[in-house]
Amino acid sequence: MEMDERKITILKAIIKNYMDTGEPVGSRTISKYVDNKWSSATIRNEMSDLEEMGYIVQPHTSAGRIPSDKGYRFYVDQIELEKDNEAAEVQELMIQRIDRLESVLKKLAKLLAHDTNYAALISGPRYQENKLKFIQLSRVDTDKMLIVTVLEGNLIKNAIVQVVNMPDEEELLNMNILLNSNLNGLTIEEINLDVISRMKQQAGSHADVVDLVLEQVAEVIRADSEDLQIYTSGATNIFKYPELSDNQKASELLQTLEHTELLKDLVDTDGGSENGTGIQVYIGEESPVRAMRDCSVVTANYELGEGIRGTIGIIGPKRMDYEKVLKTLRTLMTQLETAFKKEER
Amino acid sequence: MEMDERKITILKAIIKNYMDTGEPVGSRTISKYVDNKWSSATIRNEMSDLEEMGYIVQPHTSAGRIPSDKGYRFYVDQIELEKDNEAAEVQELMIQRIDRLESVLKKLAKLLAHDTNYAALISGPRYQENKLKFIQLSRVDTDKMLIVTVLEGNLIKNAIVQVVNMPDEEELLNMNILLNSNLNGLTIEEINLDVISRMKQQAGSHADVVDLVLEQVAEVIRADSEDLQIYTSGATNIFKYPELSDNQKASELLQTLEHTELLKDLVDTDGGSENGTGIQVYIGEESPVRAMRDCSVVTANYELGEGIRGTIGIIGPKRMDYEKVLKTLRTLMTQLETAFKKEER
DNA sequence: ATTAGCACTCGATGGTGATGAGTGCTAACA
DNA sequence: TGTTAGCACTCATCACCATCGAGTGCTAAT
Repeated sequence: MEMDERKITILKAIIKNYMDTGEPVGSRTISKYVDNKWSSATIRNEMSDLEEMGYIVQPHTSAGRIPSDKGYRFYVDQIELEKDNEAAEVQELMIQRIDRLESVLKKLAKLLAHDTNYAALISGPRYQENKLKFIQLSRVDTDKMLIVTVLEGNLIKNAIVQVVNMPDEEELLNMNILLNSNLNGLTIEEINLDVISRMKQQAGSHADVVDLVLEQVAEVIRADSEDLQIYTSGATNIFKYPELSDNQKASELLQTLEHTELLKDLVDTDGGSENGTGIQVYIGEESPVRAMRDCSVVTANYELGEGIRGTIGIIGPKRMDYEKVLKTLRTLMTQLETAFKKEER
Repeated sequence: MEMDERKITILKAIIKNYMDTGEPVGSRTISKYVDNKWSSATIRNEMSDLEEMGYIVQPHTSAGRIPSDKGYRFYVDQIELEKDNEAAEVQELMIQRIDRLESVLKKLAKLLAHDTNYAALISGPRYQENKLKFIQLSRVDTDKMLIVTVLEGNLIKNAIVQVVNMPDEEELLNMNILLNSNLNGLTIEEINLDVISRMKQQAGSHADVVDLVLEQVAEVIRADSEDLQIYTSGATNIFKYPELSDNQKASELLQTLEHTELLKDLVDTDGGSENGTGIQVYIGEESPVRAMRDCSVVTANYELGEGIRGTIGIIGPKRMDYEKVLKTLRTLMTQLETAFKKEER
């Protein structure tokens, strides 16, 4: 048996109805939905076929049908084919200053969750090749030194450390020149013993400061690649969908969203340029995160040049409005990348 | 009627039992609890009295009793009187480097939530008098400048801004000296037109840079005093307590915990040195946050010198283990303040 | 190929009675 | 006078059952 035009229409009608109501949808509903073009009996026959083919299921005899994972998958693939002709009407973002990308991302997640009524997830950028761009030492107290480290991609980190033998202003200036001339443009792997010993030699009596700085640099780069930042927002939106909000499921899902380390699998997907846009749709069991087997997850990877990559995701019920979500994410990607490139230029 | 020794014992027994089970507790249970020192009938009479006095309530006839807000209040006040003789066994904290207070606070909240099985809340420090301590300009690109601002209390903020007319190295050095000599030690209120025009005059051809810096400084200080940082952790712990986890309540509570602006009232309590330690216990309706009328909230204010203040809080069911929570918070305060003072010294 | 009609299924709803934990009250007791 | 045994009473919970109706599958007519 194969999908003819009518089956597709009916399947779509079922999915659309189920999206709205969240209730199993019966043959008469569909019959009315298509303006009685076909009678409920005809629909019933078709639905029987569709069920046999695995696109829809019956929660129990004498209930209507709901889409199966396979059904959603079909639907989503259809949308992907049709793509968008009309421009999506996502509200203009207030991405003005990217200087604090982190805070922009947080706001973005909040906005996204609010707009869609689903939960949003956003991973801070992974700086793939952490090249040092700039290091600055400053004295901020008699015995305290501020180390500012700027990485390629304008990721800034600071630390205040204690120094026993504080260099004076001029020495500090020299140290800065020394550090920058030796380290700039290097990745952490390229900072080897050779470089280190050379610097220490040049630093003379302040070799200990070199140690402090290197320790700090290592810390910065490690911290950033190890604990991947993931922000979530609108987690409690799941209470808007009865099929997700029974205690068992809600609890599990919310816990997963709270312990962001469990979400790694969602944002780990490298590249993912499968279908050009880097957008992926996980339906039910397809999701790499166990707690989301009753949800659908849509993720999109953004790339802001310089190997700075992250992921934005939407988590909602399987009956989420895929069309809207896909559109929103697509335009968001564009806006984000444009805004950043503009800034970068 | 007044509280005699026996009534107190029974009230405590009721509360203790209810804490464990979360079920209404009956007279026989209590009778067994006190090794049949009194019969269930006697207990019943006393319970009847306690109910009349408002310390306990019956959810319905023929159910046991549960403590009322007033009952909990009595219990908590008792604990406060007894205080702790034994040292609390909170696990030693890994507060090593305070240079990134924010991340320490987040970890602390997580730890606290995990240890207590309640939800934890922690507000980032409010820097009361934002004095500028240090400003540093650096060139990081042909047309981009890094502005690092350090406030009293070692709060560090950075920004990268575009500059049309980039000063050369020497001019930059002069600008740094200029800015620091003019601005250091000033609060934002003290930066008036007089100071600004003087600086601009001294800056000569780079007066525009002064504007950029001032804008940035204003931004930094404003951002920090306006959007008070509040982190929560372990919000989903509330699912461990049946009386909080019916959908209605859980949803409301979790939403409140997610929208941290709603928690302002909990951390706003200035000073709060009422009982020496700055610890406050809100039971049920006492709470300033509406969504928490079925919970108890314990907050403690920390102060890390220099007017740097924040709040740590625990949110749990009314039947929370007040003794443990109070102890934990007390030792935590001590540890935090000690650790910070040590670092500061 | 489509549709009207009908018997059938089964979850949801609501009512009923049994169960038992727990109470209040009374009377007996120390 | 304070304590306790005993008993009638209350009421949430649970299992059981009948009813209802949305929705199906199947058959026969169009």
